[in-house]
Amino acid sequence: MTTRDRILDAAETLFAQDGYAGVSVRQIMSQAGADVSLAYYHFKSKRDLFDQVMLRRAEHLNDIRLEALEAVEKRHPDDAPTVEEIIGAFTNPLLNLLATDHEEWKHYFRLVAQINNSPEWGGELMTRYFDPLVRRFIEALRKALPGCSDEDLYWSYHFLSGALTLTFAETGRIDNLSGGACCSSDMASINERMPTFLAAGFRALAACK
Amino acid sequence: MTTRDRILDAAETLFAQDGYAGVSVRQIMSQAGADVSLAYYHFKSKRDLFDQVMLRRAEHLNDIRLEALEAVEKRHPDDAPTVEEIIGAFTNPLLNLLATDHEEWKHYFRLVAQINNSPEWGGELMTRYFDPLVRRFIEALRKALPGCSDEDLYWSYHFLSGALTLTFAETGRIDNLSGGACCSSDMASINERMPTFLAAGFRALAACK
DNA sequence: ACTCGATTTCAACGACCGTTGAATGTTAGT
DNA sequence: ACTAACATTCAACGGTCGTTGAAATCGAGT
Repeated sequence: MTTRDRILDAAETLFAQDGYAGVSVRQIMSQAGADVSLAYYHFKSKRDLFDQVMLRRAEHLNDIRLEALEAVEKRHPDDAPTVEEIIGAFTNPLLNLLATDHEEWKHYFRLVAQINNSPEWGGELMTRYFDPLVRRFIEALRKALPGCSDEDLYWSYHFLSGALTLTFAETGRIDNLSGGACCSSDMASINERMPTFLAAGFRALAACK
Repeated sequence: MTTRDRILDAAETLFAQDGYAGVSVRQIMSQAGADVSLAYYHFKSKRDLFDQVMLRRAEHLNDIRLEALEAVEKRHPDDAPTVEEIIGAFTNPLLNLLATDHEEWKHYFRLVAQINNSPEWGGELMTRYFDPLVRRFIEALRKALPGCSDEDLYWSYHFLSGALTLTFAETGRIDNLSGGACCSSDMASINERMPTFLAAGFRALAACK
């Protein structure tokens, strides 16, 4: 593995744990096993390193999510896919990544959860990295929910986004709250429940006029 | 207003904007208009100051949420309240606080959103500050959804928690995504939609056995 | 006027921060 | 062997960090 990648991995892990400001370049380079100044050889600045951490996986994620959506649409040449299928195309790629390369991706999802909920960065960064794909999904949902207003669609997606990012952040909160009955990293439990829960929400808002 | 309160206000605003590590004690005291060392006269440490910021409003919030839940239950002496009513008792107090004392509370909710989604603090801090009340709400929901399994209840609440904290964080994300059609701070729109969306999710999970 | 406790100011501590420039090592093409 | 581009090391810069101790100020009770 190249040095640049080791730096990105270390940065991803540490940023996910303590946030951008909570981690120093020295910590990152120490975990990456390289000299501090190498960070500034491979990246323009600490902020640039952070952006590259975000970018690296965002592109791949957008690709496989789009593939999943297109596959679902191809299975419905005449009618529209169901809301559950569309939401599944949005969440299943994450579940698969975590199931097969858990250590690789879990830190990234933790980071995204923090970004999404930060007033400083949530508005702009999420928009920059994910908006084109999200708009594509909302168009698919619009077809599956004919007559649903724009506002209802956007708010529904917003609720979905909050539920999704918190769930994949695996903070251990549900483990504590449930006294061990539920486990943050139990992807099967999430897969059984999240699309059902969220699709019902979309439908309820679309129906309530 | 006492100095201690001005420090807490400044800390709340700045922590909500840039996170715990993103703010220095000097910044806080500068915004509070007091000398740096006064922070250590009124609080044990930066971390203690942070804890007091969290505590100050958590207690009041728990109180009025419990009141709202008991009021709903009192309206149903024989049967159980509906899921919508219970979720309304959980969200309406927040909406009211934001509607009447917006500047006072919006920074706090931003802070809670970041804490909830942080792996470092989300698990423990949310548990410490909100768990007793949340358990009380879950018991009410259990009665409203007879036969619903524990796992479904906890996961449903987890999805609710994610949607709620992101929504009240007012990050501006939905403003960007919707091209201005929706507004983060439009409490009326949230009030119309959030309980409906979330209650439908709870019901869908409870029904799916 | 005096005291005593609560509050505030001032100056400083060592540690760590992001970043840089110059020197050094490495590797592939000629 | 020579070069040129790439990669890495070392030492340091000014600045900011959390925190502290001692001195000054204030206000209420005697």
